[in-house]
Amino acid sequence: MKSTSINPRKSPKQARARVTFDAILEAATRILQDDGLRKFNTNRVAEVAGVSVGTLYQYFPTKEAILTEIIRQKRKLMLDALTGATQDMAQERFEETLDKLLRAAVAHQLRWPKLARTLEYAEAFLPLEHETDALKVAIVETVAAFLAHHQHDTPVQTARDLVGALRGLIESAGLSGETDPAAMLIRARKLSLGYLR
Amino acid sequence: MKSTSINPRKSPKQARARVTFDAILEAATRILQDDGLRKFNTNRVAEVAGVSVGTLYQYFPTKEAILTEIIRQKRKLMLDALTGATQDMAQERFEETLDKLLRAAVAHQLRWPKLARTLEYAEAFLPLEHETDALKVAIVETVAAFLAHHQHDTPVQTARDLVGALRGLIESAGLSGETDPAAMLIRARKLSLGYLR
DNA sequence: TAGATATCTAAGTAATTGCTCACATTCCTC
DNA sequence: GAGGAATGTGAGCAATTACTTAGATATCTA
Repeated sequence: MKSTSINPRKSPKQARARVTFDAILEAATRILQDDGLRKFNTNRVAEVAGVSVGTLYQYFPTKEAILTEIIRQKRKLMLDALTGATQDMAQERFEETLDKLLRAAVAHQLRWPKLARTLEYAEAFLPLEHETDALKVAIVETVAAFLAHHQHDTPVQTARDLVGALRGLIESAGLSGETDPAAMLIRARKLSLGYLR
Repeated sequence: MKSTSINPRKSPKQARARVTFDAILEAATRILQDDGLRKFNTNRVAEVAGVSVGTLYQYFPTKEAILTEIIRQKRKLMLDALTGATQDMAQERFEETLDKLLRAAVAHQLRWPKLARTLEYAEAFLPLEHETDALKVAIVETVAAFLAHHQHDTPVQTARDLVGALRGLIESAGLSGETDPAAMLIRARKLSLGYLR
């Protein structure tokens, strides 16, 4: 991987380095979750991670590189889940595959709504044309491919609409304290089927 | 109005003071819209507004007070529009009132999606229990009252779901470059009627 | 017009923050 | 266990930023 201003500076080779690398990401994640971008600074991340700032800068050339890596990991998880959900769509009924997609979306968005919101906002102000952007596009395209497979007329726009509306739905429920994925799934299904009818 | 750390410090009495006050809010709004919270600082706001920092601090005791005032104004506009949309609901068909609500929502969310997103994120990290919070609740309750009037079972939760999903829909469309309110209204209607069916 | 009041200026301060660097410690290899 | 490579430390610098204040200017009122 090319080392630019937002890509990791070097990859850990020894086991203890891997531990350090992960500790930094974990600390950063917790700060973003609890306090948002305002209190997210490299001195604090290093302190919470239990390492020195110097160590932090061995792995991440800038503060934004930490953010980018966290977003990249989360988006990757989501994309993989959606890809997995649609892999058997040729042999399944429409509602069956949709349910898998919705389960994945709910699972990823409902648990840490504050973190999810912070990352989405942060992403908007990160340097463009990078992997996180490509992942975001891939997510919409996975849904669009599913819609197209079922003869939908305008798969891309509809996929973007659906992804956006579902994000809004799950986020607002999550932020107002809801935690039950089953209850959320029912309403996500209602919203999706209603829009797609 | 009580002067706390987030309420305006004093109100302008002369005409030129009113001009200054508005210029500060306008400059702050433009910065938030173009560059987000990261570059939103009092020195820059004063510079863009064409006044000195000292002047800025005569009207706003803290940086957060500027943010709060902007959010308060925007939310107030939205709430008034929604209240206006539902005022004749007793004499109207369900779809008629809903359309008025959706028109208001689209008008307020589609024009400056970047600003809207920034304000929403900022609000989450502002001191709670304040007027902006009350306005947010009032917005959901206005929609809930409309749903209840038409015999909906769970008006509050459904209103929150709808408001969240619509925000997500309009925001994602706006951020990806769409600007046509008519096109947006059609999809917002589809989403709402689908969910409420 | 004089004094009082309202408004405005901008240099300056203390705190925060992104990041570097000179050096110390640990680990791997032979 | 010697030497080099990998990893870790933390004081500290330069830049940014929220906010103060001493004083200048403009407006109002009697």
